[in-house]
Order: sequence, then structure tokens, then C-alpha cells
Amino acid sequence: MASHTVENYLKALFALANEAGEVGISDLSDHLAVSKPSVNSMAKALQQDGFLKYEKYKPLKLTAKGKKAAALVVRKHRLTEMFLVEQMGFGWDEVHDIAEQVEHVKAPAFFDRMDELVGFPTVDPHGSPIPDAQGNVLEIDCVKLSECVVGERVSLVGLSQSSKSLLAFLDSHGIALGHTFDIRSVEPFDGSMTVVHEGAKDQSFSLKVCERLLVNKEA
Amino acid sequence: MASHTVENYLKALFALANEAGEVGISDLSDHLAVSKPSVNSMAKALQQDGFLKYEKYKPLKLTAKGKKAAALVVRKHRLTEMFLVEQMGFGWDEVHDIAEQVEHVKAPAFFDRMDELVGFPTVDPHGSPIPDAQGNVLEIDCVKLSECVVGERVSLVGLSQSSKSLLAFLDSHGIALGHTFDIRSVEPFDGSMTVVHEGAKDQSFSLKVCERLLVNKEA
DNA sequence: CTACATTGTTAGGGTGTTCTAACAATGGAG
DNA sequence: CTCCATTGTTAGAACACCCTAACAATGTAG
Repeated sequence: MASHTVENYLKALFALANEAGEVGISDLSDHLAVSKPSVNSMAKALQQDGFLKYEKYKPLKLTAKGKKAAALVVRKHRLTEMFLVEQMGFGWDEVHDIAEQVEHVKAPAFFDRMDELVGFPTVDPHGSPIPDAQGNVLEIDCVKLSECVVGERVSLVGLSQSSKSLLAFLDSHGIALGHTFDIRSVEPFDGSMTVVHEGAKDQSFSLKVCERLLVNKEA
Repeated sequence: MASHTVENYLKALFALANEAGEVGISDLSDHLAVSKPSVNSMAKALQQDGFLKYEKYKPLKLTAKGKKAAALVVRKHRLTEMFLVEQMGFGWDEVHDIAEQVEHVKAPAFFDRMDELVGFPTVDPHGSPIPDAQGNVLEIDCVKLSECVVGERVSLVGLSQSSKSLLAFLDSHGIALGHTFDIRSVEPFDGSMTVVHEGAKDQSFSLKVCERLLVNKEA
């Protein structure tokens, strides 16, 4: 079994991978708050264990084995978040830090039981997909709110890079997953948007917010 | 916060402490499956951090700080066991290994919520007391079944050194915490006992079993 | 194409935790 | 009191993970 540290590297690799599945040493260094030489030597170790492909001066690329291992860590994280919200009554803004710890528990039965108790969910409390037990990740069909145009009606299906402060912002505005928005206007100057939230109140969001909201265009 | 490893040393120290609160290096070495030199150097480190008192060739002794830290780890372990049984439907024979992992999670809110959800229990699923949030441990008033005599009626309140095989034995004989036993006879040759279980069926237990069952004499 | 900023690598070292081999102290049996 | 088994200690090394300082490669702007 992979160590706590290795699991964190895999998770970061998974999160940072672009379409090509490539990640730079510096990206990992920033994301994990670890020096570049540390990442460099860990990269060699991970390659040794078959988790990734590494060539000098080339970006890192997870192997199939690495992708699966990473997805399974993400699975543990997201199942935990779901369990914390659904069974333990935590708020969606409280669960990330706890799950960050719990995800390293080595006890498959523990996570299997969570999965069962929350009804085999496919997404976590922030709308991110939960990889299945084989490490397959379901693609979610969505776009950023910032890419939508006036007149469209969309529903919130997820968040990109959800942070505590983003979640607090959404909470304070009464926004939750599944809510609908009618796009009323887009400000050309700063990209901010005015929308009708749940067919009721008007709200205005900055571009920064709109870039973090993942939505589904309604038929 | 103490590392995973340090928490395990503290827990072992706590479990092995006799009335005098003293533990030998070899005891720890056996209990943790770690070499004596390793224990020796860890002992120095733990003393450095104020968790215990250590003098060359003398037994180890937890300080007040050490006792409290140890009790809080035990608290996390036993709360977890309780939660696993009460809220997640695990059997009392399955929870130890999982709790062994979960106890190292650094997230006070997680354990506080468990505590709440299982109704602030004072003992775990095996009858062992759960230290409170300040690290105080409630003494449980009980004796070994092996120390009881013919004619007494006792009820099972806990186990000493519960192991998977002991729990399996108890399960297979339909025995659970709270059950009553009337002591019918004690075999002088091997110390085995014949009892009436729950006022119904006769059962015979070896001395080894009787030494592991902690009971309360009924009025 | 050169110059520079960015990115990546090497070398060397530190901490935490573990080990084995060898040796020293302790305490109980005769 | 001596001997021996047990128990504890020292020395020396390993592994995983982290760091800083210094240097090398890369790729982009001019």
C-alpha cells in the first residue's frame, strides 16, 4: 500500500493532469508546498514503483497503474466527504479538511460501508464525480457559468477548485447544487453577470465567481 | 500534534502501564513489534517532549502530559469503535482494526461528532471505558469471572485483552455484554467453570476464557 | 540568435523511525 | 557470591521524506 505521502502525490498528479495527462515538477511543487528537488526525487521513486513515466526535463505522466491508484485515493476522499455530509451532518464547507485526513485510512471495508450507507453516490457534495471501485472516473457534462450567454437557463452541477471561501460565499447567498439561474445580463467591462436565482431574486456575480460555477444548460 | 508513531507508543504505554504506571522497554518492544533499540531511542525522544520520565535501566513512566495524550488517543480509538458499531453496522469483532487506523486522524470535530451521534457513551463495544475529552478515565468496577465462586450470579461488563478469536468465541456461543451467568461449578483440576447463561442454557468455559471475562457481581 | 526567466537537476545534508550486532547492567537461583 | 538469563544500551547503518545552494537545460522575447 502506498504511504500517506505517496497518496498525496498521486492525488495532486491526478488533480493537476491536463488533457494530455502531463504535469510539471513546479506545478506539483506549488500544489503540495514542497520544494522542487523533493518532487524531483519523489518522481524518480514513483517511476520506480510504476506509478508514472519520468524522463529528465519532460513533464510527468501517470501510468495506467498510477491513474488507478490516484483515482482510488480520490474515491476515498469524495466518499468520505459525502458520508460526512449525509450521515454525520457536516456542512459542505467543513468536509474537505476532515476528508483530507480520513482518505489515508487503510481499511477498504470502512469506505465500502460508507458507500453503502450514502447510497452509492456518483458525485460528492461539491458536485465532483466519485471514481468507482475500479478507478474509473465518470465525465460530467458541464461548462463554466462564465461561458454562458444572456438568455440561457442553467443549473449548478459542480464547482471548479472549490475553496472554503467560495463555499462560504455560496452559502451566504443561499446557493446550492441543483439551483437554477436565468442569465439576465453580462457586463462587458468586467465579465460580471446578473442572473435570476431559482426564478426568484436577482443576483450579480463577479467573473471570478462565474468561472468557478459549473453548470448544465437546460433543454 | 504527535505523529502516528508517537501516538502508537503512547497508546501502548497506556495499555501496558501497571498500578505503578511503569512499563519495561521489552514490554513495549513486544507489544509494538519493534526492536528494543528502537524503543530505547524513542523513549529518549518522548522524554525530550515531556511525555515520559526515563532513566537508564529504569522502567518508563508516563508523565501527566503523557497520560493525557495517551488517554486522548484511546478516546479516539474507542469512540471510533463505538461509532463503527452503532452507526455503521459493523460487528464488535470487526472494529478494532479499522479504529486502529481512524484513531490517527487529526480532526477533533470528526470525533466530537461521532461522540454526539452515538450519545456520549462511557464504554466501547467491548466494555472498555472511553476517556473523556480531558483525558480522564473512568474506573470500571469489575472482577474476572475466574475469581468468582460457585453460587454467584454475575453479569458481563467487559473483556480483558479482547482479541478477534475471543470475540469469535463469544459470538459463536451467543454471549454479549450485559448477559448474566449463574456459576454452577468450578473444576478444581483446570479451573474451568460451568455456568447457566442468561438463566437458560448450561455452558462450560475454560480458565483461559474465564480470565478474559470481566463481570459485575449482582446484588 | 542571444539573453533571460523559468524550470529542472545535482549534491549534500537533516529528521524521524527503523534495524542488527555487540556489549553492559540487573536481578534471581544455586 | 557467583553465574546466567533477561533486560537494556551503544554504535552504526538504512530508508523515506524533506530541505537549501548551486548549477544546467529549456524556451520565449527581443
